[in-house]
Amino acid sequence: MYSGFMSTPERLIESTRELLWERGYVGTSPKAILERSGAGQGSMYHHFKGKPDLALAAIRRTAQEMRATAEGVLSGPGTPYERVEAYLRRERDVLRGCPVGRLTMDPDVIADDALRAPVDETLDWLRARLAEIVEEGKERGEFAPSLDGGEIAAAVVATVQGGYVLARASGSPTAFDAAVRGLLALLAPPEDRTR
Amino acid sequence: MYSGFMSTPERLIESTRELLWERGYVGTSPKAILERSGAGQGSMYHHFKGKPDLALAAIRRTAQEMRATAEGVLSGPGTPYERVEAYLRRERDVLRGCPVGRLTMDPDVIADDALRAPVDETLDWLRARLAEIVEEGKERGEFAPSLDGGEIAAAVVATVQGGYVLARASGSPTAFDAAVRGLLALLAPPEDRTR
DNA sequence: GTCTATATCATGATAGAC
DNA sequence: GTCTATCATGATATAGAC
Repeated sequence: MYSGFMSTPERLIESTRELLWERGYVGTSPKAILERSGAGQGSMYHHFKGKPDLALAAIRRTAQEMRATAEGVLSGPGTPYERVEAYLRRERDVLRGCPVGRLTMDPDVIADDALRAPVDETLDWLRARLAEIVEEGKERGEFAPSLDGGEIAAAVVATVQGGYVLARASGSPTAFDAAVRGLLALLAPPEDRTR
Repeated sequence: MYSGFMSTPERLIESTRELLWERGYVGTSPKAILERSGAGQGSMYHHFKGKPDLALAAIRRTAQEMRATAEGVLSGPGTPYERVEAYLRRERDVLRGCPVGRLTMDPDVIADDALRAPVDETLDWLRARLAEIVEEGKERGEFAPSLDGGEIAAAVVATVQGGYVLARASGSPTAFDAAVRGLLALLAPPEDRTR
């Protein structure tokens, strides 16, 4: 429960963000949000129209945060390969899963265009950003010219999202790390390889 | 709702399988199962101890079915690369997601070892099976000797699982297909590549 | 802005008649 | 084996006092 250094709407949004990450939209009740935030029933319905409205605020903020984190790594120093590698190896709380990607398994999020939009836009932006970097790598001769930047970017994002699935299934980050190493081995510039 | 050619327990399990796929464990209520199966409250609690018990039967069957489908493709004809490709390109109802993988985003499944076990075992079996095939491909010179079969297998499974996430986020199978093509391009034997 | 009271329906299950 | 009743609790709000 958040102590008193945040405004009530702020505490409601942050509590909702945590619960959406832990339990998803379907698994998160207004009551749980109230308990975690320390706010009362009346406050919540004063500041937000209801569960979907509060969830939308929470999802937008989480999506924005994920984008900022990714951009921080992707616009960092290094060659294109190194930046993709930095993204893939970035420190993650693997067993918690992706706070954005997990929402795609939530039927009520997928059924509501307003809730799905921030999820879609964020993953789409990430793919486009990685695609640019791969194209840049092709120009530098770091990636084969035959590769399609958009396809490689999709494979990179999918490996991360799927890595979470494997890790959570087994209860250990090991499989996530294995998938990342496998993809990086396939992406490695020719001079780094035995082949 | 299932018509009368199945026994009541059978209809309960099949209805539960569908609902778990569509809405997950947290999002599936006994009431919804009863409505879809056409069974009454009493029947359900006669044949199963409760929701977790019924879900376990449903999950086990879904896991078994997924394994059989995958083995069908992976033990088929062709070189190792071709069999991995056949697995990746296999026809899928992409927007529905993976009936096994999606359960990893369900907090109540992950929290219950009995419910998680079939999920874990199935994905683990799949990885091990793919790893064998990659190792076989290395012996044949189809894959680089530097590659680790287990890591490539993890990347393959993760790409599929993550492909579902991308597809569901965007409401279109396009991104799933892109991720698969990207991974296949990286996996392609040297003689098929420009590099 | 926050609080308590109230309302309606769903959840997940038990009891006991048939 | 199946049915209907019943139950305690939770989900998701609205109303209105303060």
